[in-house]
Amino acid sequence: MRINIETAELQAFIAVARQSSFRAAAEGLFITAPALSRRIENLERALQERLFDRTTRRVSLTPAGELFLVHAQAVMEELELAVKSVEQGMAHRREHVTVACVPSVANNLLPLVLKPYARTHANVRVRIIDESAADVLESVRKGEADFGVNFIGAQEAEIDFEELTRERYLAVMPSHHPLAAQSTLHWKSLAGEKLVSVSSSSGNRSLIDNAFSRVPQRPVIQYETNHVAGAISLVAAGLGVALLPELAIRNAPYKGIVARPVTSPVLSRAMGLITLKGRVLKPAAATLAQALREAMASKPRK
DNA sequence: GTTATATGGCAATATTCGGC
DNA sequence: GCCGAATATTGCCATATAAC
Repeated sequence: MRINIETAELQAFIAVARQSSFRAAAEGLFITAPALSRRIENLERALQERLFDRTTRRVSLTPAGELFLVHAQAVMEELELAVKSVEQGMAHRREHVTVACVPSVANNLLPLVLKPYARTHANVRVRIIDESAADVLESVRKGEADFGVNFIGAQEAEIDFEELTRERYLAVMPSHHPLAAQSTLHWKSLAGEKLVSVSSSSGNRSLIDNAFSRVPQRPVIQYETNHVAGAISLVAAGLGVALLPELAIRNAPYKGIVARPVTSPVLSRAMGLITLKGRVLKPAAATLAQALREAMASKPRK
């Protein structure tokens, strides 16, 4: 037997059964009495049973109607529960955004961007992959991250690189260091200094080594760390001078150190948004990317 | 774009029942 | 028994939607 009963017909049936009146039930359902009458007629035709004994003065359930009312109410209650459960399920569903970025961005820029983002996107769970430039590139390439913020990737065929800002490298030293008296430094003035450097596997290190290759007298790399934070700690302890990207120390709460621009030549790196070529960002990720664009744009481009 | 079907509203009709 | 009010039902039409 094929069941062909509409929920509107069940609602009409339940309303008439409760009100014992077609007219009152029709008013409650915001339809006219003839429309309601036809719904009941359709239902009775589908069931091949008369559900109400009615005259123009009295409406009462038949035995078949009483039996059907129990099941009709149960069906409507179950349907309401199903709708509520889907609505609540959708409301609680969380979105995920994964952003890969170098530590200087993760430590100094992301917190500033995520604070307002969290207010408007409370339902979005943000995962941050803060790794070396090479690992950030790999995370985006493998699709592990929705997008990345990195200073390498512009040359990769399968990566879209959108430059957001260009940041200089600064010489970071204790505030009592003799070079701290100068407003800008030449690369050659660093000759003979004990250098605190990030490890040779770092993208920063490649750029710095390349800059020193043009200087006749190179400084000695005395200390090597894996992370910028470690390098800054060694500088603060008076163990040497570090060359670090501007963003890495811009908001760092270190006391007793100063940063001076290095010129001749000015060494800088392009920091950009990297995505897998052709990939369309989901809305939550696109909004976060836009917030990063605006945050980067608010800094003076050097 | 056309046709078929479903739905609902308006107006008219049929029916019931209380009051006289 | 007649009348009038109340209400369910029916006929017709307009509109929306689906199928082709």
